[in-house]
Amino acid sequence: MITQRMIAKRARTSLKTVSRVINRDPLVKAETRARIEAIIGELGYTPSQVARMMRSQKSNIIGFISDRVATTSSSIELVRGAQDAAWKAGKQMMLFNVERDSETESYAEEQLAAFRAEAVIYATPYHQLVDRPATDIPCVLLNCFDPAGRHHSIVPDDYRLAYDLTTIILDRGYRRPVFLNLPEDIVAAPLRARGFIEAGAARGIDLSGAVHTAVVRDSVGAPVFIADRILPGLMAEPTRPDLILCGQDILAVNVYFALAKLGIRIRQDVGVASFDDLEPIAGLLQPGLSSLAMPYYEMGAAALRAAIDPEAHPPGIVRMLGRFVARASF
Amino acid sequence: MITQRMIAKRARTSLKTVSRVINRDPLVKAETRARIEAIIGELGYTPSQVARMMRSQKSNIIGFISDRVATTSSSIELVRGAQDAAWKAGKQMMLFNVERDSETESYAEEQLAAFRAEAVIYATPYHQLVDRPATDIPCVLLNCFDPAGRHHSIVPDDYRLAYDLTTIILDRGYRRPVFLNLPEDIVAAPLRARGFIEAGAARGIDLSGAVHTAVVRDSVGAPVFIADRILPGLMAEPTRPDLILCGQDILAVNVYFALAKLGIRIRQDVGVASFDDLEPIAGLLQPGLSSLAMPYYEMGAAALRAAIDPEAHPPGIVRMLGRFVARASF
DNA sequence: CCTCCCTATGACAACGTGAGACAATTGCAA
DNA sequence: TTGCAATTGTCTCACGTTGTCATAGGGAGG
Repeated sequence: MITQRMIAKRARTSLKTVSRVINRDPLVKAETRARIEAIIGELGYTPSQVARMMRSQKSNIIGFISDRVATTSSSIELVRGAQDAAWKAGKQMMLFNVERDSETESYAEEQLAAFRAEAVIYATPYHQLVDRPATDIPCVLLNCFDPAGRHHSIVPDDYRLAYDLTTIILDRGYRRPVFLNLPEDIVAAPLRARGFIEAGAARGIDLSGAVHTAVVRDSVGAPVFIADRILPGLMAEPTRPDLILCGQDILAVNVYFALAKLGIRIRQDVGVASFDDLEPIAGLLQPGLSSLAMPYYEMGAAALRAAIDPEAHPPGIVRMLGRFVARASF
Repeated sequence: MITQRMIAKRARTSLKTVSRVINRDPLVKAETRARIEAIIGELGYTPSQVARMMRSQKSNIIGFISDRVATTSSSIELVRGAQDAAWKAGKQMMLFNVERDSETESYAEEQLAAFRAEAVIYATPYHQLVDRPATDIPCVLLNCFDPAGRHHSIVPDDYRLAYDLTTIILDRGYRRPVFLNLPEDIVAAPLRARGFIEAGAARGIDLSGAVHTAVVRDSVGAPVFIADRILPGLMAEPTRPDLILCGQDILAVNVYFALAKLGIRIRQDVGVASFDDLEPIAGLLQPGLSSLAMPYYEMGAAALRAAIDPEAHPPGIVRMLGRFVARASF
């Protein structure tokens, strides 16, 4: 491997001068600089990051521990946002895919400690509570939060998300929306229900009876969508809903099929709206699903910025807003 | 940060003895070892990986440059497979999401050079040709290959994938399958078409006229699914197809909607099969889509093993087989 | 008691980089 | 010529770890 020493030898100059060139010391004569830079280019030399870390006592590494995030398509944007922000900040992100509380998690922690990571971002695939002990290395929670409020935490503002989406729906003239919500034990579910109901109240519409749980769990905890069990009854009522708001896009898929079975046309007969804007599903459905995109990319970027500068980002929860993607389903 | 020196000072022993304890050198007296280990635990010391890299002149780092792979749900498994294999091999994977030929790519190359990565895996989101110059650092191509055959390359065996899936289809009694293929400029397309046709020929069925291109590109190169334009004609023929084989699951979604519009029931009236087994789409469609899963996880793992041990993995192409996931669509 | 060997421990150097202190050399102007 | 600034070089240390070699202590055998 090429070292500064070899460059110096070739340029018949001292080690120090090479070091000066590489570190942009203005004292070096332009001519010398050019000669050394030519040799650097010729030999394809790159300063050893490892030696630099050693010398500077700074790793420039930010750990990203993802609880299955990187393999869950809906939240992969968290990783992208963080990585792009890391690039801009000149940091190197070290990514670990982890199963919570498994040996993969402790392995990730050990590696990050061994690399002297400057901070860790801990991300979950959906908004939830985690109990992470305070460690010596600063930690940012992403898409999750800590009961004791020990860490800086970035989550979607589920209340506002639901409030805003419901407002859009009502502003388009829908008057009898129902909300097919996620399981109640999901943090987002009650927050969204409240946003949905309060947005209705702000428009003088009582939606307190219009929230239904449409996702349950099977014996092993996997989600089961039961819109096709709920909808036949709902849609048979005399004052049947004019819009179905789904807790997530993949539930909306279930709704699409359930409505098709009932012979009810989406948009003409009933609107459908949703949360997630999951690629590529939302765009593939026919009609295209109008959905509220979760701010995952921005959340990831914000988490990285917080990880870099913990002083400016004290413990506490930051809630972020989404972006409505209009397609054709309402 | 805690160092061995501090441990040594506290234990009133030499630096080297601490090092021996940490590296499980049996020469150390049990008593001394216990004392030092107690202090290590007390101070929460972890050896600096950076210093070890420095000293050993080995980075143990494998680069993974992904051309949008990590953000494409279909191929994220490539990353997972590689990362799990890296873990088993005691290597650290360094992941870069890149846009081909952009500054993000050169940044990734620079970083990997600076970290003295031992090898690089270059991955693409679908089977394609790439022209990567030979570099000083060993390179494994994942889901892509090199025209000059300079690198070890791991790709899906698209010919066999199609051959095997078609054989399954014919063995279930279908006799008039059509293949709605990907665009012809996709490497996989002609390979699969050949596998489809030859599997038919092996069963005495002429499928040479049953291949249609059902994905085209719009003005900016984005894929457009035209199954809904092709199917009405095809399904109106007197000897209409009894099964539709789709080039990918998201095309199958398009097929599902097109068939629904025509009032044709899947499975009862016509079977549907596909490639990808894309989570969560394949399982969400109703009926569930029977699909041939691409061997992405295994490919990623194989790429990492090849990257670790280039001697045993000379330049050349390794083709891998998939796994059929039976659901209810045929 | 001396030598030899074995066990346990220690001293030191080196990996590649960067920085400080300061000396030496060059070039140019007064 | 001297004076001064610009440029380059020498030397030293530091970062944390580990391989090489050296040394101290103790027991056994002569």
